[in-house]
Amino acid sequence: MKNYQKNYASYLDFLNRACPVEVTLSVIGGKWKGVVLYHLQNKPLRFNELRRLIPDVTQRMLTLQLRELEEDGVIHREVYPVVPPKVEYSLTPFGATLSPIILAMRQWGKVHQEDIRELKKEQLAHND
Amino acid sequence: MKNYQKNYASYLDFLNRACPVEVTLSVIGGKWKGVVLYHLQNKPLRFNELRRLIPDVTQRMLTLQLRELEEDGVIHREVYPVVPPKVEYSLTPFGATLSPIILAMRQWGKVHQEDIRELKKEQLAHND
DNA sequence: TATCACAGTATCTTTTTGTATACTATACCA
DNA sequence: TGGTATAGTATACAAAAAGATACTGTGATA
Repeated sequence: MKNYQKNYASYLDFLNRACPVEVTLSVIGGKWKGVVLYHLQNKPLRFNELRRLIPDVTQRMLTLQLRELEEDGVIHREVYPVVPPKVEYSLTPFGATLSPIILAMRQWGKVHQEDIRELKKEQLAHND
Repeated sequence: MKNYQKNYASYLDFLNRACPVEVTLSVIGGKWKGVVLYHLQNKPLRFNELRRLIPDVTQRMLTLQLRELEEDGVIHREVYPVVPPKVEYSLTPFGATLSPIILAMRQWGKVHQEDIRELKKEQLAHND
């Protein structure tokens, strides 16, 4: 999805013509948003806890994705004024309504991870 | 997700360390894949039918996304040797297993489309 | 005294995505 | 004869997203 974060007017335009699936993807469609929300299902997490859970994400991208999720009202950012800094991210009640989607994605991934591995192994062998 | 379409070896690496949600996103995480799969839920569609249903996608991007979905075994591409050309895209049985996710996304979008519109209207007003 | 953890910024480069345009072959329609 | 529809491919280019790396301040730890 286009980044409408700083262009609310055109995002409103988009919302008017988009189909329901596109609306949902405009909220959770970011590259790392699904995984972030998955890890926040059970409990709040600190910034570096999320980083360790998602080793492939860079610090910058994690920051950006968290900011967008916050702006969309999906997560809450709580800053504790201590040293060293402590910032906790948690699902809002609104964000919790996304859980059925996230859990469906986890379920599908669990069930089909092996199938995909086999398919890709075949395709790898076939390409030599 | 990274484009692993032409690099099966590193995709296999990825599959080994990824969490289930990441696995799922590696299949449906493309920018237009969710919407494409949504429209294919009920019946097969021709290339230009999909284009008309998703006005914002360009011919090139639609082609690319369909090719990736096909390579992942999610959709089937049936070419009819007629003039003018006719090509039909349909869900494979494997692709149909993604339906719970797609339908959960549609459901959420339907229910919350208005909430999001209101939120963005507020944010728009606040930014003037 | 030097290093670590935390939660980020700032800057730059690369990759991916998107746009625009032209082009293909063939049959049908006016 | 010229235009339309189909399902693309090819090419060049622009814009957006992602990635890599360096840097910040503070207090506790070694």
